[in-house]
Amino acid sequence: MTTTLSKPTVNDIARHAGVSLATVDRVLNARAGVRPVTRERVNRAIVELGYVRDTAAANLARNRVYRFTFVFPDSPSEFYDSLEAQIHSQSDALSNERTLLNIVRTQAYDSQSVVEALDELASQGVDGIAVNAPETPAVRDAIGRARKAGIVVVALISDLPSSFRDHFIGIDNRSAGQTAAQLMGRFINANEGCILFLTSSRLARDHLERRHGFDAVMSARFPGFKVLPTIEVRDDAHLVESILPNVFKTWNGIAGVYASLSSNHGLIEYLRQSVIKPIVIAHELTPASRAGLQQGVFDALISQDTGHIVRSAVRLMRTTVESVPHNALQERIRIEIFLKENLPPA
Amino acid sequence: MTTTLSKPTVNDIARHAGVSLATVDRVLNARAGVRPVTRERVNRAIVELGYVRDTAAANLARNRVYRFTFVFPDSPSEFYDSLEAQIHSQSDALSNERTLLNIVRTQAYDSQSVVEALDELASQGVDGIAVNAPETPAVRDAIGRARKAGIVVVALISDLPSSFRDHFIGIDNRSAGQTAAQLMGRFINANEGCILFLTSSRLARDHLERRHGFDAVMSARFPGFKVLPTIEVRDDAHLVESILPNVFKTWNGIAGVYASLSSNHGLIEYLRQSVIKPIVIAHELTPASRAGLQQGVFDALISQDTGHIVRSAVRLMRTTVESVPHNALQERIRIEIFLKENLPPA
DNA sequence: TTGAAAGCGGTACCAG
DNA sequence: CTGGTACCGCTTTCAA
Repeated sequence: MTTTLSKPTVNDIARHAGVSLATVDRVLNARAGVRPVTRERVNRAIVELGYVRDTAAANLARNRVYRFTFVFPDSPSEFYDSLEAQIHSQSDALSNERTLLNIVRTQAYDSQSVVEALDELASQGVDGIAVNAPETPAVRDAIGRARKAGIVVVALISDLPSSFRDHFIGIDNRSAGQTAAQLMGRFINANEGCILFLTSSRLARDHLERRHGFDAVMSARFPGFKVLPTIEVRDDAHLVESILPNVFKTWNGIAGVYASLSSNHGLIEYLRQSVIKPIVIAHELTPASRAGLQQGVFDALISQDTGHIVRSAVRLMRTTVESVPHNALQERIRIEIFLKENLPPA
Repeated sequence: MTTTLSKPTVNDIARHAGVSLATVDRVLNARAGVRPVTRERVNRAIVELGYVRDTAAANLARNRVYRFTFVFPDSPSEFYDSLEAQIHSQSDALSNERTLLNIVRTQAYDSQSVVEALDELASQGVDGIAVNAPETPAVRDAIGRARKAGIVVVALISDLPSSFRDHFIGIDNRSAGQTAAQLMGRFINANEGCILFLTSSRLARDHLERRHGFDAVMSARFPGFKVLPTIEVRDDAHLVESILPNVFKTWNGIAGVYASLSSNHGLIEYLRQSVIKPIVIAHELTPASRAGLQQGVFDALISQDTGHIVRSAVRLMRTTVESVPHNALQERIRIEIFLKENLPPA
């Protein structure tokens, strides 16, 4: 077990290499103006003593402030609201660690609005951007410009092709869809029926991936069921409530509903007064969905922890800016399953 | 959104209050030797300027090293092994943050061994102990002695009455049992049958709580099932394998198995060759249980993230020692549910 | 190309 | 009781 006490410091390196503090610092930070020989001597000392920099002291001396901005849609969604709440609540503690958080909410379903936000941030010169946006060419180009300007860009919740971002922070949505299907198939007490698939946006990659995963498991493991074509409802509660009656009328025998939405209000309202009680699996733990689960309108929730997402995004932007390694396991966002029984206290 | 740049420092306080740095430090750290009037003046300055101490700088100046020790049983358990692995893997990064981790594995099911470990640590003078132990009077007294010696003690995985420890890091085991029951009842395609309940130790509080939660939900929601008396197997793979054949012979119609074990090897071995294929819900994600889930021997896993547990324990011991607040939400260990589909990549 | 020295935000010793 | 000051580990002018 670890037991060493005093780690070597820059002073030790300097002494060991027979140079000054300033020179050690130069090679440590890869600054120019050091003869190759000297550099070599210092590097040898670093290795021999097993030096590892004290980042806390470094940041203190540097008096550096990190500015990170979260960019995500302004749609009326409890999930995004929870994300925003988390950012707010964490920004206090982080401001004491030289890290400033900001939020930009973009026009929902409008990639031009994302582009403007990114370009604006690039010109302001933030250090990192965590963005949730559709995968359009315009967005991709704006991200490219930001990255060219030296800004770290991480994808939030919905992935972006890896060549366009430094990290992805979110769940594996295909697995999430598969998980929902497995629960659905097991929870329904029948071997056949129709399953309704609702989504906020047919464009967003995360929703698409869920559908693929869901279909794969349903057809392989529960072939008696028919998953109906995706219905897009754009997080509009009224839209949901007006569409659903017709849907349930058109397809009789709806045994299950898989709701890949970021706002569940409309669905809950409809189900509360519906006489048909299908098995319902929804996404994201929010006050509304929690109530839905507790009241038995929902049977299970697939979720991702917004607090964890925000912490991971910040850590990842930080380590990327500082170009130090990160702990991949800690940053992996879990696909959480909630039943009424394992709901965390509110 | 947050946007302020420069926080007030001790220098600002000193100037504002018209005293020296040393005096500010005295009141900040509640050291003696300051006239009430002066103290009052400094406190007012602190409030007025909204000062909040930079702990990184403080630790640097103090050159303080935190010594924390994890104490848990030495039983042949994949779960405890995973805990140990996490401690090892995190101790590297932490040693760069002035935090040293140690491990003491006690004789399994022997509270005297725990007592000796605690007393030894108290005499060595560590800063914090994270302990997993049965709730016996001797253990309770040893914890009391350690705390009296100024050591922060947190309970790990299995709770200890709140008056005996500073924090509990682990899941709500009653809820975990309820969750298992809900899944069990839903997954079994029948309305009646026997359910087997296996446990490592009938003494440990966590296992007891699971049983209570499990029974509550089974009898309320799935009354057709009979949950058999608890069978204690002490994490002994051979014991499990030798007992189970008889159990399955004695009780015909075993529809489900709830395994509250910290080592699943024996159970998996038995089930692999068994002709009866009950629904099986087990605890903890380990290489063995992962394989069990993937091969269909297990239907679901209830788990707690050992990485998270270690990080939380360290943060909690640290904040308690420093007497600064912690983020309760971040420290809440989740009751995770794993199906084959949402298993994280190995 | 190199080094001396000041300073980041705090802490702690010593003198008065 | 209070203040002066060196120092924690590292960075960053400014001169040499």
